[in-house]
Amino acid sequence: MSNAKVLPLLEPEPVAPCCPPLTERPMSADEAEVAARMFKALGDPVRLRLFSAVASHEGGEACVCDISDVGVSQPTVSHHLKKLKEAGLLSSERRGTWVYYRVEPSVLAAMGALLAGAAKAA
Amino acid sequence: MSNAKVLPLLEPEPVAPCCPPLTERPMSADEAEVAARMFKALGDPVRLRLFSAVASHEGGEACVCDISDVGVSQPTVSHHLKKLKEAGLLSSERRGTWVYYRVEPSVLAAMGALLAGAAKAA
DNA sequence: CACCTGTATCGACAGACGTCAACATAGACA
DNA sequence: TGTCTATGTTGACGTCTGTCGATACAGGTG
Repeated sequence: MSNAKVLPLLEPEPVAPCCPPLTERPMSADEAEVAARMFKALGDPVRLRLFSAVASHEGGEACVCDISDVGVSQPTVSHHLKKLKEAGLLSSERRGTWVYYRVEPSVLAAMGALLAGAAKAA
Repeated sequence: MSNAKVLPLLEPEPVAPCCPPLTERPMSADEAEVAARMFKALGDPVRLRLFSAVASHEGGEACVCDISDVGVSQPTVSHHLKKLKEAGLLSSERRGTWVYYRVEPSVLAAMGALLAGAAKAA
């Protein structure tokens, strides 16, 4: 195995059925469980910076060495990238010496839609 | 005092300057700190359900008694609502016997914009 | 092969977090 | 005033989380 299927829930269907627009109706316990997992992944400053660094990097992907300047140790960086990967927000691929991470667009689209709806409501 | 200024940062400016579109450039440590606080608030299943319940309720606001059926004790509900309030996602107002919570649209708009940009990038 | 660099894993630790029971407070009403 | 309901606060408990140093693994280079 390589970098595949860390979070099986996210592979077959791109989180589309995970969450209603958040203002449409109260979320069920299961829906909340899935959605909260994604928000939680972005709920840490270091992870958010790492994610932003990958997302803003040329081509939407970046080598770890390009983004690991966030003020924590290398094991901590690795740990956070793993968390982001498990949440389905990033995917990784080894190319020679370096490992490249890239953003997973479908999951983000789902989260964005969730919040965009909520903003319109009130 | 009543329900005012739990998070002073969010009062004067509606979090608009808090975050660049997340794909534009790597977030700074300070930006990440502010943004992560909001994501973290939605990173718990119970909080997400409470928030969704408020957001989807008629008029964008709800009494605690209407939304407290999420499977945890009353103190826990109160605790989570406080967290959401501190994160700037909800505001509360007492009207007679009941306390009403309502969604804070500006903050959500900022978060939605953050993610929508990221989804388009990759 | 040995050695070096880049990245992941392990083990440990302090601090944060979610949860509850008990208690406190606010308002309505008699 | 007293009592009842609705909500918030406190204190305690176990668990999760972020962090690091030490170590292991992968791949390139000599």
